[in-house]
Amino acid sequence: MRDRTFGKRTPLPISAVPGVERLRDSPQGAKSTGQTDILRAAGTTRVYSAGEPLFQQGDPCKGVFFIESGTVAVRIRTASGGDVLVRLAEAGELVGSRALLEGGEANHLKAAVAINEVRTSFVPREAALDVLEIRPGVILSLLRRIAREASQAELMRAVSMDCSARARFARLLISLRHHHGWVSDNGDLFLDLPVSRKDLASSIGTRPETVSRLIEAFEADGIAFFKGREVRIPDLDGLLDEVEAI
Amino acid sequence: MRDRTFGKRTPLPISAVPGVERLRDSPQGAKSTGQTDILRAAGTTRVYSAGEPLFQQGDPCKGVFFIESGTVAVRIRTASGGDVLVRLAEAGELVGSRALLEGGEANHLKAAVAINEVRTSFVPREAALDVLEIRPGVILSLLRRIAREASQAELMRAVSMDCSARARFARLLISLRHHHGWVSDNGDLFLDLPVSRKDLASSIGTRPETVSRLIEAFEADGIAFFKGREVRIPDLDGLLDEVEAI
DNA sequence: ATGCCGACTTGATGAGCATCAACTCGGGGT
DNA sequence: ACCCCGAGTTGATGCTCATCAAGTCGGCAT
Repeated sequence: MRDRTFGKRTPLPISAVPGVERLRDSPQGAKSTGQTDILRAAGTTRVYSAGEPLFQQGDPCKGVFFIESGTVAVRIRTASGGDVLVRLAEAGELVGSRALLEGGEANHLKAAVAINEVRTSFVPREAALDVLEIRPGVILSLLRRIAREASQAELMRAVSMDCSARARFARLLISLRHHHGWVSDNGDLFLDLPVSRKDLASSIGTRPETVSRLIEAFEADGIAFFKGREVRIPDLDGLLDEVEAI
Repeated sequence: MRDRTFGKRTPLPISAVPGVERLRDSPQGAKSTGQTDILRAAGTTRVYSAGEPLFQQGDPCKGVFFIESGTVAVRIRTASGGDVLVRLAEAGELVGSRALLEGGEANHLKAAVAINEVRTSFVPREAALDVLEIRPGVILSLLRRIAREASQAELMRAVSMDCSARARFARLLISLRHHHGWVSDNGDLFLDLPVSRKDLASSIGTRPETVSRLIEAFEADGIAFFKGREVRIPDLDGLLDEVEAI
């Protein structure tokens, strides 16, 4: 990291922000308090296969999805025809919570698509509101969860805008390790990238060509090695150095 | 806008996202449903003078602030010593709510400082939770509010990362018009910038020098004219063109 | 006034990355 | 086997913006 002529900007910021990393990476829903389980229980299970949409941008919001297993890509379509990957929703997380909140007949601002086989519990809007009215504990738990996401998004925005594409890419890889990574026998960290380079690029606000070059650079620096969608990371600390701040 | 050789990137994105602009600009709290008024009523009023902090980064979260009048800057301190302006909280909005909800003894991730004379209603953590337990309606209203912010922050992140500093600056100016703008007799829009150029810069993820140059460019293009912290905008549509998408 | 200090501006330089274009690679279908 | 098409890569070019540096301006205290 020190042999590069990389950092022109100030080293980069947002220290003393405990929790950003943890917020993003902890499988929060998985160990949910049990309160939201009451809500989840009011739903019906459905399994989506890879590529199948849970809903499209513009669809009316009919309810909220709990992801039981699998990964869901949340995207937004741009004016120029491109897609921006807004986030990857993992097992335990919520998708479409907007349905509960914007009264009446709201439409989805984003599309949600299953990336692999995804099992969801779908709770219709009315059913969810019924539960929420009866059980203040549930709604408080839900509030905490959404508040956490809000806080995270706000921080991510500040952090992301103020650091290089290389640092953002490193951060992305790190954030994927919990749900898409494993450790090999000899201690190397492996990732199985859930999405295309184009998606990787859009999710960090850059272009596929740049991602290619970042990959090239990471390999040249011995930080990470890519073969298709598989990534080998011999030393996680090397990547953490790239981020330079949490 | 068409005589510039400005846009190298794709025109810019995130169309078909009704509401982003409205979310940011509507004085949501001002016309609050009345539900949250119940919560606000449980608080004690306090007036802060310009520059006075409501709380500092790292302080324990003791409660939530309703802003009755005035403007509060929410900042985060970076590793390199700089401050990033995360948002401006206006009359009717909430400050410190998220920290309140992260269970137990959380500390503030951000600092909140009064920019001008600010009147707040402070609701201690315990009192707030008491109210929330008794009144599901209040908490639902709170949930809506916070979820809206979350959705906004998520979109803002995606949008911001994918557009130029010039577009981000234009967007910032536009977003300031509701709480810091007025229309003169001859129809010009005027803004009174609430913060320094350094803050303007950090809030859009750029540097003060760049803000200076953007100002220069806007003046050269006849889009906006700056004198100190006062801005005159002869034609709002000119600015809206700069954003190229909401 | 005068001096001082921070906020702001202006200039020069080059790094980072978007863009356009051409290419290679890999998988699926006929 | 072949073609085909999209995904990914590589290369050349130059725009945007960060950085360093040297100013100017304005407010405030002495």
